[in-house]
Amino acid sequence: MTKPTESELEILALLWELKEASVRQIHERLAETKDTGYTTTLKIMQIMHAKGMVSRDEQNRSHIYRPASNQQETQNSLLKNLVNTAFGGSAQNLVMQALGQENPSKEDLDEIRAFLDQLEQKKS
Amino acid sequence: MTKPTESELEILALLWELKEASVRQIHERLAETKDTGYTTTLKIMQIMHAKGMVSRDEQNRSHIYRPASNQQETQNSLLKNLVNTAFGGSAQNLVMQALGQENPSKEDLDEIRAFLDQLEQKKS
DNA sequence: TTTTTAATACGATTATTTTCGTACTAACTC
DNA sequence: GAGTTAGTACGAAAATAATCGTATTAAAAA
Repeated sequence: MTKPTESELEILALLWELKEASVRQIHERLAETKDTGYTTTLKIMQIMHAKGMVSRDEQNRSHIYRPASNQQETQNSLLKNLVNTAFGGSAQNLVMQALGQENPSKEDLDEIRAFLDQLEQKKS
Repeated sequence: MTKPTESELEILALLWELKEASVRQIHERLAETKDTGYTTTLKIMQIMHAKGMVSRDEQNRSHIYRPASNQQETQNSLLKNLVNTAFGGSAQNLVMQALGQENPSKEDLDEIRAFLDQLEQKKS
């Protein structure tokens, strides 16, 4: 799977959230935070479709798009890329940095602890 | 600070690692994994210098470059960007994903636990 | 049925990033 | 000192990404 561009990723993330959407819906969400034209959004989604990044249902006049690639896999490959380019290959480094940044609540921390325990279980 | 491009980031990461380096040194490291010309590396480093992303010592014939921006700040802003575009704004989500991906050793896990404890300490 | 609206398609332009060739020159070698 | 080597500078081309205008058309409204 080819790495999505910045604009493609924004759209992909919305599709992950919405499960499926028309160009209009995506465009309206994008327009909330970004000043961009409708046909620009359309064009990018068409490109994504040509790349096989999204599928679409052309039954109706207004096409419905869905993410074609697995969300977790895509996120993982983006993470891996960031780890390699910006964190000297150390995922742990990235994790600590991300934790230090967000100022998590006690509940968040506990949830992560539980997750760590679970990981450790799985190892044995 | 403007977001480094992919190529710029590769170089920046090497500078973080090496603390300082000539174009030649950077280029040799890049060439290990990537087929690229010397003047291409040079040009990108010149652009980075023009942008204020790196400083350089021009005393000698071969200039010595150093990162000008803070490593952690840069990493944080890259992380924040990734969290927002690809992880629906949830840093915790990113953390879990990154942990699940790397299959960490018991030592790694303990280190992260210690770090979590430390974070919790600091909160009170 | 005519008009208006709202959608897709798509080429072309613009902006950005990457790559490279060439000119120039300081330092080193013979 | 002449020639060679190894650097920088820099413009321009190539590649990639983003934007937009216009044509076309299906569907809805009048």
